[in-house]
Amino acid sequence: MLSVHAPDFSLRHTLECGQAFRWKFTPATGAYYGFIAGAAVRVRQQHDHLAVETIDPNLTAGDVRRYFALDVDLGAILSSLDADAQIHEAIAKFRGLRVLRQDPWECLASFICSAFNNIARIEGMIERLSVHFGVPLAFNGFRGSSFPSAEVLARVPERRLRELGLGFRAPYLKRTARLIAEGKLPLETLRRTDYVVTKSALLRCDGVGDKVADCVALFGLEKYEAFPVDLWIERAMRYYFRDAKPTPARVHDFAWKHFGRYAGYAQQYLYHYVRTARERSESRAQSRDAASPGEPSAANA
DNA sequence: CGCCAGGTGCTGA
DNA sequence: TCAGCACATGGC
Repeated sequence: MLSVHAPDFSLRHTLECGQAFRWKFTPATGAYYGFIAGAAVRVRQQHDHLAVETIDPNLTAGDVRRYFALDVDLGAILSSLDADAQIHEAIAKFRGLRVLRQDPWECLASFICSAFNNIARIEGMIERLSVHFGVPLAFNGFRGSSFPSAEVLARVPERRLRELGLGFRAPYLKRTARLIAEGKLPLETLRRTDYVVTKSALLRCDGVGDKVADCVALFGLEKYEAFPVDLWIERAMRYYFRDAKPTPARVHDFAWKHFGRYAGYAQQYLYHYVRTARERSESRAQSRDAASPGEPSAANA
């Protein structure tokens, strides 16, 4: 068992904010099962420490620190973002949320699956890909499977991917897997490339547009300028834009000016904030009380 | 039971 | 550059 010092960190907010799709929560113990650096793990947070169980002798505390980005100065980043009332509230609510350093290939494949989709189904699709084409790993009463490599997925017939429910994303994933497997897009080297070059490289993949490229750059390649613009972020942007249409180009321009170099952190806090605000207001919609104050004008009839 | 979901690719102005 | 459309599927 590894014990990792994790100050200014929330395992829950980090794993449940929608940036990763494969962690499984067990209510009885408060532990999460998942994978870090290819090792099946069980993680619990105990105050300012992480208890990480694994049977993989190669997993180190450094791997865990790296995956959860515990080496970044979160306090300094959040201070630099805290520029208005909305982001201030999001930070207050989800303090400790950190942008993960996920495996770039799994991240890329996952967000290709995310297009025009919902999180529950994305999780199911990724789980089925793993069960069918990954390596099974039993651990401590938990049975999971590693996410399949690009080399493996490149050989899977498109029809098989459709059978797992990937829909129109099946050919996208297969073609991108082939591109990666053939070594035509070395993902690992993109960690050391700047944001603009990284993004244009990712855009060469089939099924990867502006938004997915930003997700991979942010969650898998440490590009903290990346600011993925999806439906929820467009809603959050109404707080700043009022009448102007929040197109991705305008949103990017605004985000870099308003939030600075770590705009990607602001993006994830805002994303989680507006999504959970929607869920709260829906769950009590029938009680017919006034709209929650401070919420962006997302709820229209 | 329609609506919606962490969009992308293609087409035509 | 940019609006308009088709695209598969299942949770809610």
